[in-house]
Amino acid sequence: MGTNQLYKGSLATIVLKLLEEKGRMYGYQITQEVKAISDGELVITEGALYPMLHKLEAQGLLTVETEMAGNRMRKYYSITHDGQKEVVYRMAELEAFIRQMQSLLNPRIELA
Amino acid sequence: MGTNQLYKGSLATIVLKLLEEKGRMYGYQITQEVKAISDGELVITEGALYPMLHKLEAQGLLTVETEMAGNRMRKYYSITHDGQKEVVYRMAELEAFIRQMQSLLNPRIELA
DNA sequence: ATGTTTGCATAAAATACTTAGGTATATGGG
DNA sequence: CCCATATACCTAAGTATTTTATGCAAACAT
Repeated sequence: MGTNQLYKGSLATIVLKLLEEKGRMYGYQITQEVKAISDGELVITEGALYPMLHKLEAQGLLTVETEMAGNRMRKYYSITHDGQKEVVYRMAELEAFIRQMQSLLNPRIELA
Repeated sequence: MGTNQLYKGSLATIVLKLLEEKGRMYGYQITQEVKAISDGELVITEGALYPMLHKLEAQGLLTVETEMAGNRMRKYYSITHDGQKEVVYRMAELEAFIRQMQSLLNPRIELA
């Protein structure tokens, strides 16, 4: 994901939220969509993505449907009910993270 | 650092920026300061902090001065010139990260 | 005296990701 | 026809970062 260390830990959040919005996506599509939205800045490698999809499925946050597009396999992932609850939690975490980083790094108040 | 995955990758940024602001701090002081600023939400473990301080020093971003407080050792870290350049870079990265996450996760525009 | 806080440190394990492969189909250019 | 590129899945070894679990020692409060 580029050279920016900060993206570490954000992959599951990105995948879950994207699937919540788009309803249904397959792995390769996720990599392309993220690249497009970020103007090529955020590149999700397949070596990170596929294991993450399998993990989220194992955790019951995603479900899979395998379909054939012509002669090629596609595995469409959808978010489950548990996954939707997880999205709410993850988004709250993201907001908390951003707030904490801002208060840490743009300190307005001097402490005693 | 709590249960929030998103803090992964942010430790160096936090340490560098804090030292840029405060001028001079020792390790234990950094852990307490961060805990205080974040109302106990962000706890930096010593097992993560000390290796990171050593690494940043080895990279020439920090310098150390060992002093005795009574009979106890304290190792005060300060930011170097290279460290200050790194802070500028890291803060730009943080802003880029936040912007990307917002455009990814609060999408206003539908893509083709 | 004993437990907690201060203050340093390292080492093993877990976690997350990168890098580097592997397989196979589809497609466009030369 | 051939070959590079794109599509589409996958795993395994290596690297980086952090957690967890220790260890040592001085200071301080009960």
